[in-house]
Amino acid sequence: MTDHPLPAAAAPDWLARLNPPQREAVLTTEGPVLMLAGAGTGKTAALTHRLAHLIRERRAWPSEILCVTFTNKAAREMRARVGQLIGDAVEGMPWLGTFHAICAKMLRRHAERVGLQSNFTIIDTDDQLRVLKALIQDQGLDDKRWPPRQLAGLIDGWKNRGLNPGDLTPIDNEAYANGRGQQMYRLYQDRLKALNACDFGDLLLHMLNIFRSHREVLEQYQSRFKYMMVDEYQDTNAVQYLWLRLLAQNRKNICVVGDDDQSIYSWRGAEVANILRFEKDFPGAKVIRLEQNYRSTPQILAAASGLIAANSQRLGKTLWTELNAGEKVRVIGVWDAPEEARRVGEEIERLEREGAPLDEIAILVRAQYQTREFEDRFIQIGLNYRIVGGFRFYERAEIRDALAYLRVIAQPADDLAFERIYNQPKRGLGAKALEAMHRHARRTGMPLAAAALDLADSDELPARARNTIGALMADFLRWRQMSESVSPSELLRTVLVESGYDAMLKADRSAESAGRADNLVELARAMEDYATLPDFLEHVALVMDNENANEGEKVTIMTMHAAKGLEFNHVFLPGWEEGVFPSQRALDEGGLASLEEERRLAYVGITRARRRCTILHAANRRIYGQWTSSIPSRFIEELPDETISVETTLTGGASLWRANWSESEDPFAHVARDRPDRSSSRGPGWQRALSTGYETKPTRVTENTRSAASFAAKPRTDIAVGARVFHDKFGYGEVVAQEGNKLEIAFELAGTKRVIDSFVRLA
DNA sequence: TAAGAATAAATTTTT
DNA sequence: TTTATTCTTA
Repeated sequence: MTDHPLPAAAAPDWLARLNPPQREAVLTTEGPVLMLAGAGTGKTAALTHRLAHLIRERRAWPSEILCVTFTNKAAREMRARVGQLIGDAVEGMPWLGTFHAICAKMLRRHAERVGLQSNFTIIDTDDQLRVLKALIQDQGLDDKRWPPRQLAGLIDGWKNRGLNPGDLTPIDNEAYANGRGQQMYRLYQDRLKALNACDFGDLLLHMLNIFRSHREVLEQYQSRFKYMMVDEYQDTNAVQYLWLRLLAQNRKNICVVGDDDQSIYSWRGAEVANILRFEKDFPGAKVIRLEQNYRSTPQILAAASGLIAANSQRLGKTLWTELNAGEKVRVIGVWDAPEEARRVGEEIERLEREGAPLDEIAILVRAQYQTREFEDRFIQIGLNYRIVGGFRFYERAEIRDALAYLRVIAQPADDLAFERIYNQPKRGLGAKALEAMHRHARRTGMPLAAAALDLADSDELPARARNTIGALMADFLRWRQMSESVSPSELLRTVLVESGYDAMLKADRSAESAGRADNLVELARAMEDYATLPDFLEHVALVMDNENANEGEKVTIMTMHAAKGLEFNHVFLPGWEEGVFPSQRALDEGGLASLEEERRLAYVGITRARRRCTILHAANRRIYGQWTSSIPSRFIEELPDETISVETTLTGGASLWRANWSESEDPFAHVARDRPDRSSSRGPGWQRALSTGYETKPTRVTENTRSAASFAAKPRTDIAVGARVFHDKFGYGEVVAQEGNKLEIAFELAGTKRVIDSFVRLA
């Protein structure tokens, strides 16, 4: 019992619905608590009730509780379930969210402490790679030998560990381009700062840096958060851990929930060690084990428990259930992958006949490539399926293009966004134009869009390109003005039409273009919930995911990683073969630690099943076009005998190797796919005469909209009329007029041209 | 500049 | 095998 026992009469009946350990977790509000919650033990119920309890008992206002999750989905679910318990008070929980969303919110308030403005852009992986690639090339490194991806991975890893460029060890430094790791990391951070941007890792790292160097900021949050809760604690990485520890230092009212057996994200920086050493970090921590499983049959639980027992380094739990009926876990061996898909299809059809809803059936694979076999088969037999994962909505090219337009409107300094769409749709601007813009931008230190504006009014580029740029910049100025009076979604619709993007999609007859147009309509619809453009952009960067309308019943196909936290009546686990699962790469690269993580993944897979779990393995499989034969996964042998039933579709044990080919159908059945031909589409003639008012008019700098013109570079003072200068393209000449940063020069060979001062040097 | 051809690479995924 | 990216050529 706590020091504040509940008056019996007031004990709401929802507390009575919890089992004793759950109730203990809810009522132990003071001091550190480690909730070890096995799969299917009602962890979310305990967590949400605890939150509701804190608020009901007036131990804290909703705004004084920090509640962190890993995914937006988890945050949403938590909010909804707490809402069911305490009603609208949950609306006032500003600090319930993902690590990243919470840090972004904090960082907007303290951005200047790390050299950013509060309207900084949050860039995603795609932008990150483009920045890195440019940096690598700038440094004269070969981006084949030292791929941007690799550097991105390293930098992410360092950020996950809470390391700033100055904190790298010589070993870290050696990891890239013969000891240039630190240099590249530093350059990247500088570049981001110049772009007024940060990546996902920075959200955490910047806040950690601020907490460390600005005591008053830290104290402000320490005193605000009376209680802290962390979901999926086994998935926290070092920065998250350090961040949490700083915040919890004072009051120590921190409750973490997790399951060391479900730690499957170490490759992303998660450190199981965080959960293993919680009791040391917070002496006196109360450890509460949730072990009663409400999800699965005893056979499924026993199989999973038997398997995971092969791991060392566990805190240990004993899952039990009150259910007593159930079937053994089935293990089925088949000849090859197509047969595996066929077999699963048949099983699903049988389940369907028995009345099982397709929504309650899932196929969980180790790797995305395994999904295709099932997809092919299910198309053939006309079974409804849905593949979860793969491209997220906001990662689609057309969505990113649309967002890039909006980003340039909201933030003229967003070079990354500008670079993405300056020639999308095609308007005849290519590498040459981009190079000129970059050159000018770099020399003057202004954003690309501003450089473009300058170039439009000079002879640096051919008239055609110049006019195009001018028209585009005029469009942006107009849209920017419009953005102040029109709703974000309305603005998007206008931009899509006026930029020619819509027309480009319409002209494209390929199979995908219709879907793309639909996606954009969907994007505009999603925007209707947002009053301002910056609001929407923040949402997109951190929160947006595609909860696609699941119309109709469908079988779900997804990776085991993606399935964590979900449950289904019937689960199929195909591809349990050495090399596939456990994956060869994990075995090669990570040794025993990786093998154990693979085993935890297997544990996660099995424990998704409520009623029936079917494991399959094929003797032959085509991987990257190569036929490979393989032996059953070691994980199959680790399943306790009494929990499984084994069968093979090939008659007679050893016949696995003597099976005749006729038994399998044509393995070369192929699905003809028309390759979408990218029919060329000229951008429609949106080019407008550029009225002279646009380009040089100094625009007032308002908080939300700073026009590109406001970045106009200062004119050079070392050049005056009469000066003899040299221009890379036009050669020597004499300055005949000077207007701002534009020069009129009589060239000796090229005649009189208008050029920008940053392109010439004194001769 | 832009489309087709050759070439290289290829887990797991959130934010 | 498929996919993405770079290279070549009209």
